[in-house]
Amino acid sequence: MKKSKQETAETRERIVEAAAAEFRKNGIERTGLNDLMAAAGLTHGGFYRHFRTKNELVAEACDAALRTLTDNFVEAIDAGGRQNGAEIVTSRYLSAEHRDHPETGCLLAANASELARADQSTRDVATEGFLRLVDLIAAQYDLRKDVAKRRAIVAVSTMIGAIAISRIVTDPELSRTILEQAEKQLTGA
Amino acid sequence: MKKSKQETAETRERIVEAAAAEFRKNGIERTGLNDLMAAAGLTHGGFYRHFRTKNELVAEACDAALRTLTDNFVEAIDAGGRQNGAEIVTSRYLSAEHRDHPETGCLLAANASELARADQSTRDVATEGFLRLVDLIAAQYDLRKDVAKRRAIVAVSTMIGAIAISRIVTDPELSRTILEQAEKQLTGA
DNA sequence: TGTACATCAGTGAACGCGCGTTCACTGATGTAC
DNA sequence: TGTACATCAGTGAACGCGCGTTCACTGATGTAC
Repeated sequence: MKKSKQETAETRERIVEAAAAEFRKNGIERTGLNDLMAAAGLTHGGFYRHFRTKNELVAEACDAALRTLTDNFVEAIDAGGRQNGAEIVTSRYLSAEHRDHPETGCLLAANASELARADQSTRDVATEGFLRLVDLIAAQYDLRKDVAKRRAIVAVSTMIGAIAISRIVTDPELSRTILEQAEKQLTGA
Repeated sequence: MKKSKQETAETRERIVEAAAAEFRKNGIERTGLNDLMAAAGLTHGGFYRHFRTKNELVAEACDAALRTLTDNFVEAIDAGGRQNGAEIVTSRYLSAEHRDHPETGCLLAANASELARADQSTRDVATEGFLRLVDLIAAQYDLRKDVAKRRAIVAVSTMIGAIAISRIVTDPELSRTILEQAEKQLTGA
């Protein structure tokens, strides 16, 4: 059953995309290779034709998730015309839509505590993703570059914290308030 | 080997405290009952004399962790005299000391993504802990009560996000900057 | 261009391991008289 | 107060289960001539 090079590459891509979604939805540790390969339409045994270990896939899937996120934000800013870029990103990030769909959202918010305990290469990838998000937002501010970056670091931290907490909290009203107030503060002042 | 009522209560307490530390240090899912009971100086079989399931302990340990945290902050504020209470809490929360010692720190930051996927009772406990932290900080602000609460919600979200990210990031300089800038913004303005 | 053979993507069974949970047992504690 | 018995905290072996990983096998693809 050997597959063509193109098919092989497509399969690998499918596994990475499935992992990027499943990890954000159910957590990295809770997602077994069995579920993952099934989600990609394969049986689990074939996994090791594409990756040496689960951790190797974890790093790659985290990278893919974070790249898609920033790409989407760049698109949204471009499509937003003369509307303030920072506000576009902030209101998208802090939306109920994002809170309710971790599988297509920000990995840093969806897997924060898991990432802190992940291996070096995954944390490297997460660090780079965080910095891309920071730089993207800093570029939207009308401020000196270093000032903008410092401010963006705090803005991104606030967004990640707010979404993470809004998903923990069992009171829907409180959850709404967290997102609303975080957005208000980040787009005001 | 039946133990006296007092000994039994002390043992239960020891298990909860060990769990509160281990969960924050290594994560809830990664902490097995075996490790946990060993940390409490017992063998794993006795666990079910104290708790019906692991999840029951999880909820109780999370509650204990969050209560200790707010209690410590209340103490610190009291000991701080006329020094601004919000600044005391903020600078403690956003310290390198806190970042490097999750086992005695804030559960919400140390287990953010796990808590979002935890069962109802654990999330209830986390919600209450979050609100206690918010109310504690809101009480330090010289603002109308509802305004203070809204502001405190964002402040706590920022603190949680900043500590969580500072633990993920592999660049020590960046990690320092995240905490420093978050503190600067929360204590300024 | 056609043929023979090596490659290797994917299958499905099997592996050892650690998990949460159960259970028979032990023996000190608490209780009833 | 002393004795007899029931209770139950803690032990340690065992349970089924799902995990990440390995492996023999299959058969279409890619390559060498």
